Amino acid sequence: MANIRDIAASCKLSVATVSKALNGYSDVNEVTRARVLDAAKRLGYFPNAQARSLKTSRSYQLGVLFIDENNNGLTQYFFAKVLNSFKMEAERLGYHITFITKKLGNAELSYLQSCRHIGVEGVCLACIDFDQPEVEELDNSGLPLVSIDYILKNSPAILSDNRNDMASMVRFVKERGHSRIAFIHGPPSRVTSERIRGFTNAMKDAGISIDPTLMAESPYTDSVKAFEAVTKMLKLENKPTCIFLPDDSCAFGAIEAINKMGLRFPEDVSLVGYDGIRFTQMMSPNLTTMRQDAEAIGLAAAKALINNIEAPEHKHMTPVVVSGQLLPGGSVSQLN
Amino acid sequence: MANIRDIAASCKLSVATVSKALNGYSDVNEVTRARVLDAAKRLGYFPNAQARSLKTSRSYQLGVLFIDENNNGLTQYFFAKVLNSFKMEAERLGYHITFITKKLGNAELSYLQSCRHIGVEGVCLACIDFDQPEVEELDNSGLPLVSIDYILKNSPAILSDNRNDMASMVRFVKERGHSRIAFIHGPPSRVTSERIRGFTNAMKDAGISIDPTLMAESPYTDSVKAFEAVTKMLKLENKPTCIFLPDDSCAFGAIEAINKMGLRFPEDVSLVGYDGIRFTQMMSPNLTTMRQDAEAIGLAAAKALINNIEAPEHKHMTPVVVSGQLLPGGSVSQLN
DNA sequence: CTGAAAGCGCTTACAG
DNA sequence: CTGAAAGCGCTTACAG
Repeated sequence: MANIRDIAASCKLSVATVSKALNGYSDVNEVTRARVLDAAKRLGYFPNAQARSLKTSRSYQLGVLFIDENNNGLTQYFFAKVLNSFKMEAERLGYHITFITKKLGNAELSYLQSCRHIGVEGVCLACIDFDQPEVEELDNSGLPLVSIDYILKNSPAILSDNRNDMASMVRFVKERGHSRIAFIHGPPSRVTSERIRGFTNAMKDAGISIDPTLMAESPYTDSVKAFEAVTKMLKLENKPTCIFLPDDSCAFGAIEAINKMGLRFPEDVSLVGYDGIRFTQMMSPNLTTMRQDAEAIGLAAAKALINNIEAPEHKHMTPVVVSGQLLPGGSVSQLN
Repeated sequence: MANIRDIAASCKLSVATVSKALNGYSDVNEVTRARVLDAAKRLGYFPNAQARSLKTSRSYQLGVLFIDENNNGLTQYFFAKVLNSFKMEAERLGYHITFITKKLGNAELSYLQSCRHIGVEGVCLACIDFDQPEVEELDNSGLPLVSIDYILKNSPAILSDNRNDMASMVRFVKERGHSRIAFIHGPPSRVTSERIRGFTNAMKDAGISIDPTLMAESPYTDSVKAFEAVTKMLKLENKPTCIFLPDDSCAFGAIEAINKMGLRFPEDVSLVGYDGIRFTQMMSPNLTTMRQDAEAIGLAAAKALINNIEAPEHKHMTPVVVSGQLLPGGSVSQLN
């Protein structure tokens, strides 16, 4: 591909002048600039990002960490949408997206090494195990970061409003006459504990005491495990009339469990999900759930990260809280 | 971060020797090499990829084009899995993954320009509009490519065995006693036409003549449109007993349509999907469908691409065809 | 076995 | 307004 020297030769100018013309410096004659721009176009010139980066220490690359231990970050609809929206906003602001990895060929490197190696200017952390020491190393490195649904010490976070969103779902269910409400929640994490807190607070506000037998844990997105957890719940002497699930994907297992038990859905057992994925909205009855605003989350993450790259003197640290949207569905029956 | 000069200073060696020690050249004293490696570790050294790339023209970066016009490539489970598997294999072989984009800040660039700018060594084209002239430009540029479910003139392709897979689904349905079989297929594309060919061939082999009123088009993954298409199909005088859908996602709309018409599923109308996404397998009855081997596709794509980068003299051009796996499901009823 | 030197494609103080 | 020169961090023929 043509480089800056080809343009210089073609225009009989120095590379310095060509560079300045290309980069819009004011101290270059407008006629000269036009000639340069014309030659650049004619020669199909596009700057070599690595050369520029080497000189300016600006790579305009952003790293993303979207893969959890099970390598399935991307295949979760929510994270796919967050990444999509993050990517679009980042590109609009002039940045490319690269995946950060810990294994490269035979080498094992830390997240930080990987970032320095590729030369990303910032990183978005989403679907990963935040408890790794390497995450702390990253957070202490000075490299701008943004995290999603987790709060790091030195970096801004974008958070779903899990606590309040959960509470409003409890109120919704309560208004439909339910009081034996079970909560099958996900494994320990910041998200889970926020949801549990929102649930218990709202139950208390509603004057319903929490029955520990109606609290259980089951992995996110695992429909088979949800089937088992719901089955167990429905074998209780005093069974719930409504079950909150870890997320929407779990609803498939839950419905199955209800059917297998010979109960009617939603007349005998109501269900509530979390996320707002497409599929459970197309079913009938559709699932009552909390639509997470993945677009807003990805967008906010890109904005916060790029702000902290470009204006470190105005480093933005306060978490951005993004509210979800309650999607009322036929999966919650009206009691008496 | 520490650079090669820091190591040189620390070891009182020249940068040349340090570089050679680091890169495993044989003409360096083993004691010296050990000292260098030790210092590198101590200083937290990791090579600057852009500097190396600038000098060697090897970036070890691969571009991916996974976003269609609607910006939803990643959110399709199939493509997310392909990308995931592509990424894992590429990283295992020492390559990073970067998204290629046409818009970067204010600049509009062609795919090729974007690739040259970032300096990727190859590109994987998946969920995009292959008819754009820019794709041809890419294919003619000499940059190594690999395409998924589409055949380019100068590059290897990884293909699902749409034709044969489709045919085996037709045979499956035929064996269950169906002969009024409708096919709601996706919009024109290579994938669609292969599936149509597989369908019509298998019908012919089964001795069933094709009724044009039972052929219709509806977009992939669009459950609402599928609802409409199925409804229309079920209003026919002589309606089908079994309907093939564009893909699994469409099944949600299809089931809805059957229910709304007051028909029973699957007793009155059977359904067949395509893809093998998790959700329709968890439902009951589960969907008869073709599980696409996304992992194998992503893996093969990475292997083919990297082979063509590293061994251009043995350029691999023959398409790799990946068979799917028929998942028999309760969504196809046994007729009499 | 080690090192001095050139150069990858760019940018940027500085001189003129 | 233009250009010569240095340098970003690395690699690699070449000399010794």
